[in-house]
Amino acid sequence: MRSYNQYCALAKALDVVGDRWTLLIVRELIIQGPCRYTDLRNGLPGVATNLLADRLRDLEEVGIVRREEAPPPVASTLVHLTERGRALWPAIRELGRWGGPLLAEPGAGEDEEFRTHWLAVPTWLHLVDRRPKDKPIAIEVRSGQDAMVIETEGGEVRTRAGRAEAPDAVIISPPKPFLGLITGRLDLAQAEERGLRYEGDATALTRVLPDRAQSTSRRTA
Amino acid sequence: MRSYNQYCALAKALDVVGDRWTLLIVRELIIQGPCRYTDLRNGLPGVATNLLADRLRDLEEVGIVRREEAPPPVASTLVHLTERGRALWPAIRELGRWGGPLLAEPGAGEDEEFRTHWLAVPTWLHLVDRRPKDKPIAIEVRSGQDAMVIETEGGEVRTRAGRAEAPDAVIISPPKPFLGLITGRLDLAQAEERGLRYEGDATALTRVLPDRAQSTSRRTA
DNA sequence: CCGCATCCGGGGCGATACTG
DNA sequence: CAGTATCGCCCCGGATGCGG
Repeated sequence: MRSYNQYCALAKALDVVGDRWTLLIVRELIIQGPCRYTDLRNGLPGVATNLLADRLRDLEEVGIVRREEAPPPVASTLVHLTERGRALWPAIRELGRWGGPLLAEPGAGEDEEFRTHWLAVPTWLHLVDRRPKDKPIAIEVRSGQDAMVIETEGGEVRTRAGRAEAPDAVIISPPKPFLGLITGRLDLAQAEERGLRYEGDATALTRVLPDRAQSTSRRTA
Repeated sequence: MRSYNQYCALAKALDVVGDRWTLLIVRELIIQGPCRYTDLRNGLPGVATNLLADRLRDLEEVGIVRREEAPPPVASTLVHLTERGRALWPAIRELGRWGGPLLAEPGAGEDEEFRTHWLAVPTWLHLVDRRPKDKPIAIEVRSGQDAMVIETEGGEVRTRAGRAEAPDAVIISPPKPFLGLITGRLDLAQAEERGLRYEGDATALTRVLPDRAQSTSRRTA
């Protein structure tokens, strides 16, 4: 991106990460961890391959990512975030928080690309461990073709891309009712009416859901 | 901006505020408050006039700003942030925090545009009121052609564009030593060696400076 | 002077094809 | 798998014009 040529912290930040696709690339690396080029392409539907290559070069130059050759069994170059790159997390988190309500708007999600692991940030924002002393749990979420895991660890809730080894529950749902549930706009019964399904331990779900999602929704029955 | 067409909170946010100049316009409205078109132009050196007009239209459409005719003494249309627009503050704050270190890099600030009120965010990030029970103070800062005010109020430090009525101190300084002082990289004596000057009550300054800026710098004397 | 609209040149971006 | 090459479009930047 052309520089704004302003001696201002925000303008300088946007000089570096204001280019199209740049913050979305960082999003992928934050959620997925170290990625191959192809992993990034899969997580960034719509990006032109030359643009992705250009951006990775730029991001490496400014010290946000680093490329490393993975050892023999993998034999592939992996893109890592540097410490400076991970420092973008608060900015991405707050931009995502601001954008969250747009996902609930009518028409949002129609004819749009989707990956389950994109739910990791909003999920992390809204869930809490209501029984931090109980033994840790893991919940697998399948909303698109890929999967995401919600884990409790030391009273904190963590989310990440991928599958769980032995999940206490598995949620299979279109993105909207799942988001309605975790943001508290819907309770579990209402989310199920809208297409959310789960298998396994229901108490694992209620353990991490916010207050407003706890009701059994007799009012709508 | 063209939509990313992704059902993802970050992508949706960038669909709305990812266009060039958009977040800088919001920056101006956050720091300066309601602005005339010309105020925005002054605070956004380098912007093309048509782009500014386009962006204001876009921002109005998505509900981030609102235009209002000011009553007769002013007789001008003022651009306000809506509640949804003010909600961008955390994202702008964190992007600015991330970009802050770039202002200290060698060469930064040379041949770049500058406005004193751009220091409002970094100043707010770093200063604290170390004597919240004492009576409130105001410090005026003049670094470019315009001015900025640091005020204590109820134990909080506030910053805003403009001049103070009866400041307890006035700082006149190039931006870099001022930033060095408030971030704690320089103490007062070191900042003065690099061009910072002040008039008025020195204790007003030390009241709001962070720990590391408190030393009298005998080590460099 | 304020608040734009219009015009034009350049380059960032998007889509696809191709390669080691 | 990990990119490069090419091409067309449209966003953006800069200048100018213009009504209130």
